[in-house]
Amino acid sequence: MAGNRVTLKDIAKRLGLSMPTISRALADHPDISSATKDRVREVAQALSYIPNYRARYLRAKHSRLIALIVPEMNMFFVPSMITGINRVVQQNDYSLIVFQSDNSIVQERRLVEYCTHLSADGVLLVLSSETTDLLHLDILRDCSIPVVLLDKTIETAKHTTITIDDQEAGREAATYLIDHGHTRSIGVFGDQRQRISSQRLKGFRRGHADNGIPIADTQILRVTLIDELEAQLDRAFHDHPDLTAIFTMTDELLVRTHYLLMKRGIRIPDDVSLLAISDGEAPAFLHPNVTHLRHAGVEVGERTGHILIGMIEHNSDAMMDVRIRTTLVELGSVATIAPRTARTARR
Amino acid sequence: MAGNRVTLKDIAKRLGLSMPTISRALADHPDISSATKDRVREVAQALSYIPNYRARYLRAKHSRLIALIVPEMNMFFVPSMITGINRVVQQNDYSLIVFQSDNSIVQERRLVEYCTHLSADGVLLVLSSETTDLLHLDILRDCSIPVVLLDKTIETAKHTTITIDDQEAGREAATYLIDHGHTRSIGVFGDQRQRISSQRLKGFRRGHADNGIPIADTQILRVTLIDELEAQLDRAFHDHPDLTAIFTMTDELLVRTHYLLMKRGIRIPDDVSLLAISDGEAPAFLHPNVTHLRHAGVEVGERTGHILIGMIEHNSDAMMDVRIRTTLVELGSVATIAPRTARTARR
DNA sequence: ATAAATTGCGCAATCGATTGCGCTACCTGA
DNA sequence: TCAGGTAGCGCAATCGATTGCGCAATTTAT
Repeated sequence: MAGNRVTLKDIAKRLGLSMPTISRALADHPDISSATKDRVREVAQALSYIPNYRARYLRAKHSRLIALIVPEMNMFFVPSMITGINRVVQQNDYSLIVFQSDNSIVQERRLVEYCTHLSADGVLLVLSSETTDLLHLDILRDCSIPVVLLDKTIETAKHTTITIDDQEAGREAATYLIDHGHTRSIGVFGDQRQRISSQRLKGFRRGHADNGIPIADTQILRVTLIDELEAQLDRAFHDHPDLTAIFTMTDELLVRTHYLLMKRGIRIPDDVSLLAISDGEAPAFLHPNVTHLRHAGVEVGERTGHILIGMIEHNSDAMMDVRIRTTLVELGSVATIAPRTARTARR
Repeated sequence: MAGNRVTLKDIAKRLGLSMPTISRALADHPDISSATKDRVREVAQALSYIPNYRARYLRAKHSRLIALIVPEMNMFFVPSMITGINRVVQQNDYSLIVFQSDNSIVQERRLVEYCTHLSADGVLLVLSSETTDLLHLDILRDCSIPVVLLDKTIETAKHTTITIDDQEAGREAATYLIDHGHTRSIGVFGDQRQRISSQRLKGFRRGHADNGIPIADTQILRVTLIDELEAQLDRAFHDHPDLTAIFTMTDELLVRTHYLLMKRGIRIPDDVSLLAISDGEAPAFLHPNVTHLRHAGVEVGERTGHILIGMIEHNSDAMMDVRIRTTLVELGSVATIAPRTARTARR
């Protein structure tokens, strides 16, 4: 129950002036004499006047508000992405509002609708894992609120999308391993209903194919729930006693995989090499460190921010599909082994 | 530039009715015949009418908006805390807006002010590391917007505060180590200007004192920048060759310390025992796992949410100081050693 | 000295939704 | 048949800030 705040009327009454005059004085309008402006400012200060943005923006068509909806505040990636977005948003005098959908499509719908209530000028959306279509975004179109999908998306031809180049990253990972002599690798992937997972897998497969290295389906782990990882990894080790390398497509999968390897006393990279796609935090504090394709959240955030603000300010609805490239960071977790001599690892 | 949206007037015109009638029809007011209600709803649906909350809440004194300001989207703790807050907030039909101050007092001030512009019904604030006084919160008082400080705060007599019982956690950590025979431990603490750090340190000291175990100042590491940790740890090992245990007061310090120990080939817990205060994620994926005093972000978030909403709805400004207790989670990183027989560790 | 220009400010409408009050039918009962 | 009741809806004010226009007082130009 916010108490009654000081309004323009209060200041006006106090000075024997009219509301419009107060408004213009505070806005430094040329029509108002500087003497009056000073008096108004003084009283406004004294009464600690706070403009009511609800009223102000009732007439304006914009709100300088940008909404970000994420499925969850993931430990990895999301925090740094938010930092990146925030930087750009603030530089451009917007404010960022962050909502969490808890990976629920119902919540996501609710929040998208709420963005229209807020009259957000733009929406950034990381899709929940339950989202399979984008009909709930039509409402944003109706309100001509631009929207940018990022990171986790589904295939779409109608919305601007910013992702890392998932397929390319998967391909690079495979190539990197193969170049280092690993012809029998395991790939650990997430839920295949997510584009991020299917694309990275596709690239991983293509990387093998391009290099003429066969890869069996048993070499691909599809981990929907993180708890399944241990059993699947066990099975992979059993099916492929000659495996020399493991690739994990995200940080979540990396830290668990790393843990399970250590727990089994498997040495990295002497026994098994490890490669990941990561935002770079975990690979640095896990021991041994992990070579990874770096996927900087801050950069994704900044580029996304710029693009959305561009769409807002130039009123453009041109559809874009931006793919951000990853950077290889070598931290020694991938051994170079002689081809055809698996299990004879050396540094 | 959000395009012109459908308003009540549009619906009214279409049906030859007045705005108030449309408003009441959509609000299911008894004055309106159900036949009319049906027609109105139909047209509203067809035109995909979206109420303008700015206008709606211009008269109402509330917004059902709760703002959370955090210094940064920390990997650990903050995400789970947000999840907890979000849960309670949504259950009570409020919406949560998250802002990030980037650990800047200037930003923090800006954001607090922005909360008044938004007419937030309540504010949750995790102080930035630069914040040394709370004068910038007066503006919230002026607007009678209740505020709750959590996690990172400074000493204050005027605001409701929710923290874990930092001092008690520090004391428990010390006692736990001592009970397991560790009489020469190192404590790794953060920036002493933060209450969270000074309190945990105070408790750690008290725990030693209560048990009659002396603790030298060289056994206390004060890590302001994470990069200083390695040098300080080196020095501690040099100064105390007989140390048997290390305690880290946060997850950030834990993962780095854990890494440095592993890098040096120090075995946990055979060579050195490790104990932390943590939200529980990192201790589970680090190998070996780490025994810790669990400090669940979700719980902190939920309690905080309930308290703030209570303050909003009962218009109460009673000052509270809630301390949440930690839970011991034993994961085997602390060995039991015979007192006076340091360096002869056994499990 | 008088017309013209400028300065400084107020009136009233506006944004979109809500609400107290009043008005017009139609309906009921005696 | 006519007073009184009720159902169903509209008028106008309101929330707080903004803005086009107009108007009076003062200054400038001729």
